[in-house]
Parts: sequence; C-alpha cells; structure tokens
Amino acid sequence: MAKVKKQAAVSCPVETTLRVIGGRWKVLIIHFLLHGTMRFGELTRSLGTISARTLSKQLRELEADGVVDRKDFGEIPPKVEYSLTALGRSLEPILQSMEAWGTAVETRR
Amino acid sequence: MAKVKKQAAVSCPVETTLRVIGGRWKVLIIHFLLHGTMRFGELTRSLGTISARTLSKQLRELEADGVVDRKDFGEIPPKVEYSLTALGRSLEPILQSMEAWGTAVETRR
DNA sequence: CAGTATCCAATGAGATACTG
DNA sequence: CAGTATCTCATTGGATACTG
Repeated sequence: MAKVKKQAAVSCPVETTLRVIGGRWKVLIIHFLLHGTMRFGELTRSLGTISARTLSKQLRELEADGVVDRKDFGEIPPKVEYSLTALGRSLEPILQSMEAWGTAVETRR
Repeated sequence: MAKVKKQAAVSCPVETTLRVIGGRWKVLIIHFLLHGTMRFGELTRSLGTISARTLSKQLRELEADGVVDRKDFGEIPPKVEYSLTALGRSLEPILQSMEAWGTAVETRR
C-alpha cells in the first residue's frame, strides 16, 4: 500500500472524527438535527447567539463531510431545510457517551 | 433552580468533553498513555513532530482537567512521568467509538 | 428568509533559543 | 532531561452591513 502519503502520524481516525465534529457549534447543530429537520432560521434561534455567517459555514462544512443534508426548495422567499444523513445519525452514540462523560466531569467539581 | 447562570446555551456537557480532548494532540497523548506511563521525551518522540512548548501546554491542560497525572521525581537530570488518572482512562470507550466512526468515514471515500 | 461580503479580534500552535 | 520565553503566523469565529 505504497508509502502512506506523508504525515499519517499515528492513530488518525480519532482525529478525523474530531475534525468533523470539532467546530464551535457542530455538536450542538447535530444535537438539534437528531430531533428532526430544521430550517436555517430555526437553527439560528435555537443556537441563541450564533451569527448567520458562522452558522452558514459550519453547515457547509458538515455538508461537505457527509454529515448534514441540505435541501433547498428554490422558493421565494427562500426555504432551506437541514437534516442529518445516515452518517450523521450514526454519530449519536458518540455524542451520548461524550455527554455522559462531560456530565460526570461537571458533577465532580 | 434559579436562573441557570447566563449562557448555559443548550446541551453543554458534550462541549465540555470537546474542550477537554479537543486540542491538536490531546487524543493522541491520551491514546499513548492508555498503553502505560510515559516520560516527556518518550511522548515527544512518539508524537513525532510536536514542539516541547506545545506538548508541555497540552499536558498541563490535561492535568488541570484531571485527565493526566504528572509525577516529578525531582531528580537531576530531571525525570517526569505522565499517566492517566481514572477519569482519563474512562475516556477510552469514547476514543474507541470515535476511532470506529473515523475509520468508517475514511473508508467510504 | 437565507444567506454572502468584509473586516477584525482572539486563540492555537509552530520555530527557535535558552535554562536549572 | 524537561521544560520556559519569545515571537510569529494561520485558523476560527464574531460583528456588521448588504442582497436575491
């Protein structure tokens, strides 16, 4: 299998996952989308303090990584719905264990 | 239960976990320490291209978060050993599921 | 409504040099 | 050996204003 590119370093798959869900709002976005499809404005309100620019960027990145599906209805006024792909939904157990661990950490303080 | 402080936002525990393990080298450091205690120089060599400054910082942060234990033998030449605390070892299942997910993502490309 | 364009500040992390 | 001190740069994300 050739020369493994260059800087494969060590145990990369974990870092791949981190790159995908590591953005400032990404796990929160995924969290909401696990409950169902949402429109851009709904996400903005649910997330509370995110700017349009930032939400847009995080969604595009999640889409590029195959986690989120973007459906543009091509209407005016615009209507766009975001949902999780199968790959995105497969993140649920990870989020759950991360939530459990985070809760434990916060508790023990 | 009062007013929930201020910016509790939404589902924070997951983000707590992300803040703890989200550093550039942290999951890799934890990965190695899951196999046993290591000295500073060993970690440096294992990680390949990390600078002393960066490794030092990441270790201090992991220590502050209760994940890593630092044992200074107070000898000359210096000898310092790093290991995981119980809390640190409890991250193992999370890393494993993240590794599985990351592998799946890399595979499907 | 669902964005994009610009500009800007904060953080993270690398390179290099030095030290008890 | 195990760091610390500086300096620097790249990336991330926020604020604001504008648009099809």
